[in-house]
Amino acid sequence: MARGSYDHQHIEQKWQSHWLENKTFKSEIDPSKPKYYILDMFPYPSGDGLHVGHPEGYTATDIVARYKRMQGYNVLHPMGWDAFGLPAERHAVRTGEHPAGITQVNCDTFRRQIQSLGLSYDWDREINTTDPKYYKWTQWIFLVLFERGLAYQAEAAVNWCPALGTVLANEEVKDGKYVETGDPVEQRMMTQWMLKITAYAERLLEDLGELDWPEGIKAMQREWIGRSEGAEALFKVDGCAEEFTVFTTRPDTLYGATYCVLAPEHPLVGRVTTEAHRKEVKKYVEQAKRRSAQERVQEEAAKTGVFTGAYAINPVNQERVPIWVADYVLYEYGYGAIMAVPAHDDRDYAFAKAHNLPIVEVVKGGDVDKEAYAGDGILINSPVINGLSVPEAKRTIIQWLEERGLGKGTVTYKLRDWLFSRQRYWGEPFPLIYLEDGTVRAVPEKDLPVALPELDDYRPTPDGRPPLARAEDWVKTTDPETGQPAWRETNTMPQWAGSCWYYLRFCDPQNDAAAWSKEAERYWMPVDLYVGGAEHAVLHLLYARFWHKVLYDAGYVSTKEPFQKLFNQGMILAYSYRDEEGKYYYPEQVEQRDGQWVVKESGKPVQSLVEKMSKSRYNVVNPDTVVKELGADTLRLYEMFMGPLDREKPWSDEGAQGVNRFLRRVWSLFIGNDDALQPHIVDSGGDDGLQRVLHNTIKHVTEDIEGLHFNTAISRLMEFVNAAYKADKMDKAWMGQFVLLLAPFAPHMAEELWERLGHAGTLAHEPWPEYDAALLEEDVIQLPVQVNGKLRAVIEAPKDAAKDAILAAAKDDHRVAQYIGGKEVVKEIYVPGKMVNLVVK
RNA sequence: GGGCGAGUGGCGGAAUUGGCAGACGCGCUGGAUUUAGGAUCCAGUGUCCUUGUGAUGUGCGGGUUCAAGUCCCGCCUCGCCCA
Repeated sequence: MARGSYDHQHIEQKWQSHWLENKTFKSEIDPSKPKYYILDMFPYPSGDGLHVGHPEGYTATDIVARYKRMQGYNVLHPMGWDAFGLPAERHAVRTGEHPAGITQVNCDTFRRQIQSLGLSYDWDREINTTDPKYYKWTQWIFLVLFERGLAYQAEAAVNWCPALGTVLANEEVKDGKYVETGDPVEQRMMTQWMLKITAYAERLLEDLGELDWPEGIKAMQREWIGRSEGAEALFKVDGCAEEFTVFTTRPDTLYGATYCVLAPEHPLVGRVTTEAHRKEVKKYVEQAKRRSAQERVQEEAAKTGVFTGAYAINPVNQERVPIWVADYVLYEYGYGAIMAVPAHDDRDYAFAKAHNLPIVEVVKGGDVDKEAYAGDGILINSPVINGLSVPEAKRTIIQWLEERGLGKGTVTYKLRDWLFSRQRYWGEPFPLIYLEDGTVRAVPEKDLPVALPELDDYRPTPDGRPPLARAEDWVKTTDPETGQPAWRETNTMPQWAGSCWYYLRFCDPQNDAAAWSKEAERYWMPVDLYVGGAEHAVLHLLYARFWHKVLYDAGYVSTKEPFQKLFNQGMILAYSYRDEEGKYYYPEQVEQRDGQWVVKESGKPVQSLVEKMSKSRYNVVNPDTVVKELGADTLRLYEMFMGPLDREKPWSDEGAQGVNRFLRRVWSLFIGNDDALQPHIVDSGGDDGLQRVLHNTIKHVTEDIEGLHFNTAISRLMEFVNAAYKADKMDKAWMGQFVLLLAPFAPHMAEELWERLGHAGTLAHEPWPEYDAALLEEDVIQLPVQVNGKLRAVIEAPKDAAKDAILAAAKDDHRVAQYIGGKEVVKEIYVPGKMVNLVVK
């Protein structure tokens, strides 16, 4: 390393040690200062270590944290580990080692890697969800839910994943597969712990309104909650005492109901089916069990179903309509029974066509010979509501039903209760015991945590019980109240549990007497800015909001919502190279020849793609390598410079080099070959032009950080450096201001330069530069002149010249004169300070 | 099918309320320097042509306006979510 050149390794180690040793970023409650809580979605510390996607969000929050600190805020910026989870458990099953071991190793790796990026976390607040001191309070919150009647056991059709040997939440299953691994999932009836999130459906929906979140994420949550207004109507079964309730969003179409459908699981199926149809119905019900809910409601799926032989009475017109069993009706949704209106519902239409059921039009506007019509229109064939529009008809018929006790207006939600137990080892044990008579008792708070028992083997028991059942001594216990024999719950909580409240623990992470103190919660909450991937749009964010609202109701937190502002960073992708056979090549194995990518050795053409990073695509970029070769400042700066934070963008090694070149240019601007401050940095008397550029830079960098537009903020810093290279002399004070602007983005270099400018200690708490508006503008401005909307000249004019003077000067310009010569100027437009347009004829 | 978002040079991307399209960076070209360059510095770089005081240009086709990447109408393509 040549004397005086930019030695990123030395500088970065020096300042990272300085920050750690001096606890530069330690934050404590200080009522005299405004607080700012900025949080990253904490990672699952996987064995692969950090990938370049992690530093993207972390750098963004770090920039804001450092910026806010310089603005005088008391910043809470913590990091921790969401460390329960399947990979560690699989490792334990394979090796017989306790998962805590590998978890510890992985956390250490993550911490080392994160610290190597120079992120300004308060490491005294580090937490780990697998630490008994942490999960003690996860269990405590579960008991809050339990005691408020929000946790219950139910025999439910659950998503069973045979490959994992556990059940999954609805949210974790898509298209019949586990979203993480793609393993198939099947339906099974099991007794499980459920959390009554549906009790909060309305509030989870309503309170979205006040949040500063991306509209897309709010829309996804609204859709997931799936509120629908409609009515329930009572159908009597013809010829017997049975009756059933249907839910419909279209009570206005009751007169068009030509048949009813019961879900295969509906208890009435067995009771109403006639002898003649019993065999067929039974067979169908068996079949339906094997199809997942997702398969059953697919629009393209064949509309299967069988007739029960029974008829129902339509409550509005007393007509007999056949009762069918079909699996496109789900038992879990509504009442598991529908009235079918083929004329005005696509699925009912397809079913009616397939099974030759009548179609009766009751809303005008479509052509029911061709397809169902779901739009608005005038009601027909419906004596009570004829002539009304759809919304009017809905109101009227609901009132009509209510008056006669045949139904009522009602609201349903798509949201289901949250399946909360998993048949795994590496999760929080439930703080519950069962007595001999089946009574469920909460473990008293003083006995928490219920710690995970040691096991020799982490697999489920041979008879299919969860791994915890192997710890017989642990399972067998006594009821602390009565001394009776008791048995512990052997399911564990899902991974979501720990992440549902970690943001609260960060407020008061060492507290042994409570999950958090009221004082800490009141001072730090809510989270002012929460940054993470959009993949958590519904799951984590909905679960955490739910728990938070329960804690609010119980008086443990003071805000209705946990995360005031949310931002989703986009994924970092990478170029990959694939030949016709689908074989991938490393970037260094290929090159471009005449615009075509080929394998260097063989000349075989390959396709250049932009894809997610993965080992199998040979396109993974390792942050450790980048930090070692180019430095953490380069990695941070490049990830922020690539493009808007919320967008997907491809990694490019050349782009990273370019940013590194910029940093080296910054360095040489300050430090000469003699390793001393450059002589062009003077105590006073710098070039005025550069001062103006500086104030422009301050203005724009400040605005861009506020808007999280880091890519343009960095381009502004680059513009300043380009301008500085053209200047002869630069004031030391200005250069200090520039260093402060650079600090949130490239903190190591900024600290080093700050020190070399003669300041002692860290710049972390130096006041953020402010610009002088008077210095921003030049006295003489460049003014574009258009003729008929086309640019013809650029003239110079005093900044505050009068309109007449400007127009005269514009017309005077010889290039402009050529275009207006001999023509009549019909309109003259002057946008002050911006441009001139002369319209000629 | 419905909802949301996006489409700008060879590439990543800039462009308040409509007001100089292409900031900044990569790549490329030329030059300087160097034993060397995959280092550094300087200059150039949307496209086209007859190289000009030129024409044209932000997915496609219309429209509004003195002026449209930006606003309106109709399409096309891609991404995500829901069905």
